[in-house]
Amino acid sequence: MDEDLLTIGAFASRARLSAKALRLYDRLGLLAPAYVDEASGYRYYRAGQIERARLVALLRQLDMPLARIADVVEARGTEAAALLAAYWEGAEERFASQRALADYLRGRLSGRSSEMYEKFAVETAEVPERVVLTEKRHVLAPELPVWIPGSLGRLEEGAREAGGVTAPPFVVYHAEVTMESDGPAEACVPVADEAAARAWAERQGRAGGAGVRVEPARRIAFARITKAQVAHPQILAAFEAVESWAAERGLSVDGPCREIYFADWDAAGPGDPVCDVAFPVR
Amino acid sequence: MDEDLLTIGAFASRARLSAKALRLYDRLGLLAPAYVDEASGYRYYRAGQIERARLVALLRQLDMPLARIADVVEARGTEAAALLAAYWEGAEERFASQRALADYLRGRLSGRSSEMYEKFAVETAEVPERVVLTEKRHVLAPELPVWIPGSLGRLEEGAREAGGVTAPPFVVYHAEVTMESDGPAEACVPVADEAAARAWAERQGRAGGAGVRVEPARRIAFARITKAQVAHPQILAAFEAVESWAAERGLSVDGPCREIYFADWDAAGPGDPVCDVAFPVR
DNA sequence: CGTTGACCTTGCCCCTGGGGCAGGGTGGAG
DNA sequence: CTCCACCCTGCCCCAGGGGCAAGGTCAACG
Repeated sequence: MDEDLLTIGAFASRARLSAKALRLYDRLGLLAPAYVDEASGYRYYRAGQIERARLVALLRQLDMPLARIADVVEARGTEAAALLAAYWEGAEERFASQRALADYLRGRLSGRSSEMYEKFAVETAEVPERVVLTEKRHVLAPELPVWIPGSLGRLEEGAREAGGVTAPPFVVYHAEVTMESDGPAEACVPVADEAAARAWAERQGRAGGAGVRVEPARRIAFARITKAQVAHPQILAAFEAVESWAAERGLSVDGPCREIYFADWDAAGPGDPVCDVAFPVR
Repeated sequence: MDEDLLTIGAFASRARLSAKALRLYDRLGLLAPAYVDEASGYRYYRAGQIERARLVALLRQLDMPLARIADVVEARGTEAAALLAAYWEGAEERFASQRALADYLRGRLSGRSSEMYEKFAVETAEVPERVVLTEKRHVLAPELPVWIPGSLGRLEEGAREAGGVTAPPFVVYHAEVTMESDGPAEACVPVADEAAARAWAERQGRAGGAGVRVEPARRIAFARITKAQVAHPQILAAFEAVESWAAERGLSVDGPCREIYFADWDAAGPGDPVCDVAFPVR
């Protein structure tokens, strides 16, 4: 019965994994040897464990982290397939956005930048001081299309108690929001009644990142874009157009960039303007 | 003139990168500050460097390694676009093979494994001892379709000096060959004249991984597959079918798996059998 | 002018998924 | 019995940073 016990080297070559990887998987509880000699510490595997080892190796080829692989190999039957499908869906999403970004960058590096900028009409505007309800959170790029409507919805609800919405809601990006780096993003809804707003924020508590602040009066440079353009990475071209337009006129950027949603998102068609892409300038 | 110098924090938020990342890019020579105060060590950046920093950030979003990013940002004009395109082509290739593997695994985890195995007719055969010219190399999965024909071509040329090819050429996989893990693969061409073969190998030198060895007589279990099936990950199903067939009959695998190319690859159509997928068994 | 707080510096350890090597213990075959 | 192949643990290494500590700087405020 002990005849089918394999040493780590034999098992590694049969499973087409390295011995080093097998030791790691053992330590992580992902693939424990069938038997470990107490005196020598030698690991011995059963031939029947090869199947599991191969599955781990294949899942690693999908760049699945070992922690998720552990979930998959522990799950039984269709549950494992579902976990894999969920992981892969995320991978497809990441890849689709990377592909869009690569296409955009290829175009830009090919020297078509100046003509791309001409597509955007940039203007400046003076924005008065405003009291805003805000919700600030670390959020990743793929979550933005979910988070923004949700957050603005919550804030607009709060705004009803604070004298109503007095200007278009906007989102401020305090740092880059990408797949890995989740710079804080801040959803803002201008309201009329500061005292009521502060009362609302007290009730929300600190947990949700909710708050009230006074957004100072600013001068902004902005470009108006359509619903179809509000997506990565097309929207980057708009931000860059605004920045380069400002730089040409000797205006310096004076704060984090923002998107101002002045139209009814749901009612707008792909070609309708819905959003201003803006930088504070000085 | 020094007015447009930004501290690392200001530059980081404008470039939407972390200060930590900027220090790393400085150390790697990827993005050096315009000025470094000798006394304090403070880094100061010019506003004009933001563009480069942003490009680095965007390329990182494509998971491009910093070394390749350095090449891209140093290149001028269309050269940069070409480097990006080359990188992205590789990424597309990797992703396509991952997608194929994910599809395959999803099907297998859904419990369709047994029916898949029935598609392959497995047999055994006795293979006599043979002298083979070999070329062994660490090679990654995407390179296989290039390396195999090239290597077998070189070996067949050598075989003309060594009494001619006496049996179909084959490729032995000594460990898993994937996108990351490059197990050594060994291309083998059986020849008639061992002495002449050794003379040939001497002339090749050690450099190319070329050699001569005596492949012992073996019993193999194999499945015949078509040209269309010779690709990842479909071919994995064939290897698994052979293994499980052998296990059911009490045969134990006795060496690394191999692909035996018995037909003229170029002349074969997608549905023609070209290859036996085999395991040595005992 | 001093203090304070925000900002900056370097250096160290942490993460994942291993590769590679040193130093030492084991096991089976000759 | 010896030899060699194998195995063990432990340490340092890679990318690409994150996070924190200890200490130096800078500007604004009083």
